[in-house]
Amino acid sequence: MGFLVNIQTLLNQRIQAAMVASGAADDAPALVRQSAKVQFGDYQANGIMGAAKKIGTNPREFAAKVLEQLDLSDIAEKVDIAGPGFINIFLKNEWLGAQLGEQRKSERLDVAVVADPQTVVVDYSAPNLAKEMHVGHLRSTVIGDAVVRTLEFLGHKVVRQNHVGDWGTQFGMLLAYMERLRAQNSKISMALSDLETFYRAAKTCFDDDEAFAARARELVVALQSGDEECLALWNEFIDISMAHCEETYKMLGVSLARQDVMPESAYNDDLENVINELQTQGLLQESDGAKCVFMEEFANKDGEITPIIVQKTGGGFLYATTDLAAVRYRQKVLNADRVLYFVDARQSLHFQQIFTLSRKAGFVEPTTSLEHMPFGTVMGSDGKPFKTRSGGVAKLSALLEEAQERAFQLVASKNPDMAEDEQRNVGRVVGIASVKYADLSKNRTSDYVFNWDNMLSFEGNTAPYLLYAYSRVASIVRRSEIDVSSINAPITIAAEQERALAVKLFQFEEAIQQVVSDGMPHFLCAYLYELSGVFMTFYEACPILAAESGLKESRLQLALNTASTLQLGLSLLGIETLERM
RNA sequence: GCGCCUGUAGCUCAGUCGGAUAGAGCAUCCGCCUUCUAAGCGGACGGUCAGGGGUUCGAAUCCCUUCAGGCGCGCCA
Repeated sequence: MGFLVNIQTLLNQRIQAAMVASGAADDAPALVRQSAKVQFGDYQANGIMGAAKKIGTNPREFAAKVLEQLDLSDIAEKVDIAGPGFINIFLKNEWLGAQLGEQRKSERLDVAVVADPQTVVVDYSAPNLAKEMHVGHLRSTVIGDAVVRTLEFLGHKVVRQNHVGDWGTQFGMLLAYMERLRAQNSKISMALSDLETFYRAAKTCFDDDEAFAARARELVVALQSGDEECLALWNEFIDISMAHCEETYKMLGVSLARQDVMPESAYNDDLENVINELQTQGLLQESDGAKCVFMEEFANKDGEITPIIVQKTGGGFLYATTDLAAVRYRQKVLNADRVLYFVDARQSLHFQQIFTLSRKAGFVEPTTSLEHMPFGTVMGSDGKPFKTRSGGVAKLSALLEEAQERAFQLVASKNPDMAEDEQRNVGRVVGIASVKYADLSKNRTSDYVFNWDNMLSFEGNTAPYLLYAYSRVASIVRRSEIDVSSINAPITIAAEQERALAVKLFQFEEAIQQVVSDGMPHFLCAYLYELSGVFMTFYEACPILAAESGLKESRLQLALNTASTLQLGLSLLGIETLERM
């Protein structure tokens, strides 16, 4: 039998029970955390002081009473009271070794599947199909995908929703330009092979040519009223643009597929219903000809309310309307328990409004959780939003090409003896991993600086460092010439470097729990970086292949568990590993 | 004007939701390759956690306030 729960949860449960038995309130938390310093053991319980205060006793005396009720002799070597009333827990080496053996037999490294799986709808990536994907789409796409993979791994039912922008006034301009090209007998598919150029050309016509602009506006109306020719043209455009996105997803290693696309236009027929529903409920108010909802939650001190406009003067709908329809769909059709929106932080007011209104209007069950997972902007080294050298918006595909090329140059210089096709492949994996990891490893909510040298460095919390750590283990396994699946020797923990590695290996589950609860993959990145560091230290201090029989098998298993954990962890982040680099 | 976010070492970033002496990497300096990949490891240096109040056994973390920066705020998405 493996872990039922991770160590932290296990200790929490046991210590809390002991606290209650010693007279603490039923809900007094044990607050077990990884210890801040080695002298404080492996885990520390911080809840004693607070609980003692509540029942009016001396914290250290209370801690002593708790210890009398607490039996951790099966897993802990030593349990101490320290400082004002901390409990320090030192895990037992024998127990660590035995548990590691169990972990190695499990394909999922003993990480439990959640007991109560949820249906989690995740809205991420959502590029605007009018243009090509650019660097601004990186964060939503990469972070969303990592969270999706982690949720699925833990056993939740995930429904990906790629809420692509395929509707709106700008499409009139694009369709008008397609019409013009067609009239000139130009190949439309050729022109659309570079969407960025196409968009700029259309925009130039729109700005400079009055007749063109008028035609563009006509086409918007025609499109929205379902004109067949117009729709055919639009479909052609969308198809090509979507194919561009899919190419980028493939290069990036993102799990989004065509079936995950639920575009804005899919809600068109439901927008009228949303308005009617709001009307029926008396939530709607007309203001300057537009239909709005005024909610007191969004009033300032003077009572002035920032409304949501759901229908323009003249009848047009807005993205708020679409988002409301999407909430309804996600609740009523997809049966979401939780909906996560990986969308730019600048839209946080918008989402607060949508969420508040959705609750008021009963579009979601009270128990359904709607969570905006905002993220900051990617900045250049000048501290301003990231641009190309020429000052334009960086196309994502071009950025990824550059990453692969830079990584290839690096590999070729460090490892000139490797065959070129392998260097290319290493360059591809390292390049893509570096871009993704640089993004994933930073706290989601803050802006971050895009810097080639930092992300491609082999030092520090970077993808190349992690991939290198993994390839070192792979190299040892190759050289050992042992059929690793047949190893059955016990794992013995003696050296401090072995011990540090063993403890760290158990904390994988704690890291991925944080990823799903907060939608923040950087917790997993930090964990994998620490694991790699602890492994490197172990690797330097503890010879594996040269060790005596028995010890060799024991250490080899520690290395194998490290490899499995790195590979699984990186795969949850959407990052490939390399056996050689 | 109102609201949201951010401010931690020279630089890039963490800080497990109120816990013990605030941590990494880069840069700088000093060590370690006849032994499993030195793309590595060990060590040193470096801090008024933007400033000021408050809450309490305890605050980078919570509250108030000032300053600096970013972003939003009725018919774009």
